Amino acid sequence: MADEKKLTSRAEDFSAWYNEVVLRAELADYSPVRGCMVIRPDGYGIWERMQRALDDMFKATGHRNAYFPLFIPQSFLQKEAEHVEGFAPETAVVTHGGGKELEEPLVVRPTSETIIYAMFAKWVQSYRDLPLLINQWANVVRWEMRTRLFLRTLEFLWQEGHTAHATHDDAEEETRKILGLYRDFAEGWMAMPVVTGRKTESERFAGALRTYAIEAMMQDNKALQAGTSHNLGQNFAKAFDLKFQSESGGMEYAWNTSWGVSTRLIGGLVMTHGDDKGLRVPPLLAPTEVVIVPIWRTEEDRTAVLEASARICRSIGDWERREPNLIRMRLDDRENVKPGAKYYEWEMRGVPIRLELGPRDLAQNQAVLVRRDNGAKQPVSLDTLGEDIEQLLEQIQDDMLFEARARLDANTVRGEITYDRFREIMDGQGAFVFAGWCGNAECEAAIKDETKATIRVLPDEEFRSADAPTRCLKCGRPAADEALWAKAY
RNA sequence: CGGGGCGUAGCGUAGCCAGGUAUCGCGCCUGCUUUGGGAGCAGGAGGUCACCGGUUCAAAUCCGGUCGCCCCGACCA
Repeated sequence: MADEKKLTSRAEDFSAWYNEVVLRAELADYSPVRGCMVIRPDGYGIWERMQRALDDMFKATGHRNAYFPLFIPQSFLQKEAEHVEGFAPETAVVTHGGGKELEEPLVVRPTSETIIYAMFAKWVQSYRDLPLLINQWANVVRWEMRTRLFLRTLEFLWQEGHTAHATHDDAEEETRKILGLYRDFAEGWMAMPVVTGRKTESERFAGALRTYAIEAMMQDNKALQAGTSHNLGQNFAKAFDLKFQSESGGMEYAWNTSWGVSTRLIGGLVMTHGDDKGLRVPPLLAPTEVVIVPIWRTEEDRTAVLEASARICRSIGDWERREPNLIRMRLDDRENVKPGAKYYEWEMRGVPIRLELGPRDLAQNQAVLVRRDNGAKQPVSLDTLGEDIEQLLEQIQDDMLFEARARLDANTVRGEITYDRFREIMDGQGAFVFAGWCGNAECEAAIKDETKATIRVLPDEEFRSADAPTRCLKCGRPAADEALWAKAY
């Protein structure tokens, strides 16, 4: 009986474990439509927290939200040669409306560059209109062959930022600024350490000059591209005639950037922090930070414990946390469910702190706090409960990042490495391997063929090895750059 | 789209080779007793056995086809 309730262990079958956690923690469900996903309230609650945090960060850096249509005229997508080539194979196309065949098919947006820059062209006349800093929260559709809950679904929710600038340097600065913002979010809110850097030509966004990304390590040592930021150059400005009159009076094409993160982050969160008991959600993103499990034996105990629980919820708790200094707290007052069963259930759902309250505690004016991340228990006085919980939540947030970073470091390989050794690693448990690259796409492709590992990024300065690699991992010629290699989702 | 596996109650499954009343566990409902790590007893509800066709007195089971899902590849946030 107990066995049936146990999860598949992560070590045994990571994929099966991941699916089980997502489904049993009720984050999402399969929909009747192939490849689409239903995000349930528990999963959406995490997304809402992510949205709020990111939205605040975007606004603090001068961006504003707007909304553009779901449908894009097919011809729009075709105006940028590389863009259409990149996205045409995975678009869904509407050919009929109102019972009639449409004159021009409408593409369900796979991304909104085209429609947004078509509008930008109408809004920008002068350098005084720049920079134009817009963000959109939306759903997009990409007809992927193979899907996976949260990580790759036909439809997904995301945020896509689109900006226009007067100069290349301004656009580049924006692209880098957002990459840094994504990194801060991943590490500060998700407790998910990342490596930042530039994508190679083969992984560059279709239509971009340069693509930057944050890459996180999952618990099977595979990389997850968790966010991208593109310097689009003038490619789309030229395609959509997005021009402005400069200070000196001439007409110039604007410089664009686009950047996005999606509900994929929820998958990343699960694969970064989940354990064999289920989900672990970092406090800042947890829809419920504290769950109170009351314990009683007699009728008087029950009354007293429930009363005390309600009092705690009223004084320091707020389910929605409209008040920033109140704690998102839930009371699990279900009868006929024993405390032990409740423990397992909330552990599966990843609530960061469990507050146990029973007659023995009440007699001592205390409660027992149990951490989800490491299982540590500690009694705390009811008089200082609010402060103690706040402090513990911060501690958990920090510890989760620390733990994830330790795992990333432990599974990172640096220094001179033979190709045989590299293959051994990729055939085995995998790793983030920092190694030299000659800069040739042939070497990159050959390695992908032979090992399934790809260059995730050419890492930013901060992540480079102290001793720069001297030779290409594959061909042994002098290294033009240092690359981060890993198998990826 | 290639290779492999699987479709039986909300979930997980037995039965299929050797055709004959639909199996078990979890969950759900009712009642009583329980409640500091997955409660016990009693009673109960819930099924076009993925779909279509064929063979047969009789099909979850045999045969042909279709659809869907999962895993591994190719593609990708």
